Amino acid sequence: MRTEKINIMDKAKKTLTEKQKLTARFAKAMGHPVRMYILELLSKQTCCYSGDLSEVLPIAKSTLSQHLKELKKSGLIQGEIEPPKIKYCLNRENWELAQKLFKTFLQL
Amino acid sequence: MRTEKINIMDKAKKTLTEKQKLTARFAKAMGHPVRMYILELLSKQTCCYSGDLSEVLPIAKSTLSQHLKELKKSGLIQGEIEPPKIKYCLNRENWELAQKLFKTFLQL
DNA sequence: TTAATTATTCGTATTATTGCGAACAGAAAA
DNA sequence: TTTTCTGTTCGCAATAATACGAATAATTAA
Repeated sequence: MRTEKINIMDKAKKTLTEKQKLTARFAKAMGHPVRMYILELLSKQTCCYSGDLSEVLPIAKSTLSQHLKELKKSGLIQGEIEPPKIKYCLNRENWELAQKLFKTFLQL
Repeated sequence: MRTEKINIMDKAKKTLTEKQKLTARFAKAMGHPVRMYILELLSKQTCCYSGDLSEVLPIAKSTLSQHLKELKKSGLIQGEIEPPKIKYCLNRENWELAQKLFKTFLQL
């Protein structure tokens, strides 16, 4: 009875691996044009401010904040307070992890 | 007046490129553990059937169908009728496009 | 023809996402 | 202190995504 339950859990665990879940989490964060734009920018220029983005992106500031929040939640970017602004940059550690995961996934 | 409108459109077009939108579309399709599992499987074994997936994935068949539909909509996979089954495989053309886009995006 | 197999679509419910403007918070400048 | 600047959070609305079981369609087998 006890072993049976463990086996069921094992099966559920093994079917969808943590690696797949993490890759999907990163992919989901990348899955919007605005967030893709931000990530691409940050991968090329080390950092930026919300105001810079707000000037060029065709969305309200509050909406932009939400996207930045999503990206922070995913771990791909981080914000550093630099009054009165907030400096955003990639979270290098997680960015490299994402690179590794997608490289493997896409067989690059 | 006319040029003004055109400028606004140019700005909107240039800020979010078609390339970014397409990459985001692929990323969104990859952005769920179940779909990630399916894509990873198909990238390794040429094809599979819905029944094969249904046996190992901890979701209802109807839910699985929806995910397959999503993946088809994104262009990453395709289904071929092989009565009474449906054979799923990667859409190689779009898969290669996705590889190219992510390689550039992630600087791999 | 009838039953069995396979997988989709339908109907429904729940939750998540996306978006906006207004209100708010914190620091710096007047 | 009051104002200004930057950016977030709140409140709300609309749409999209996720999930299930039941019903359906299409083909094969009995």
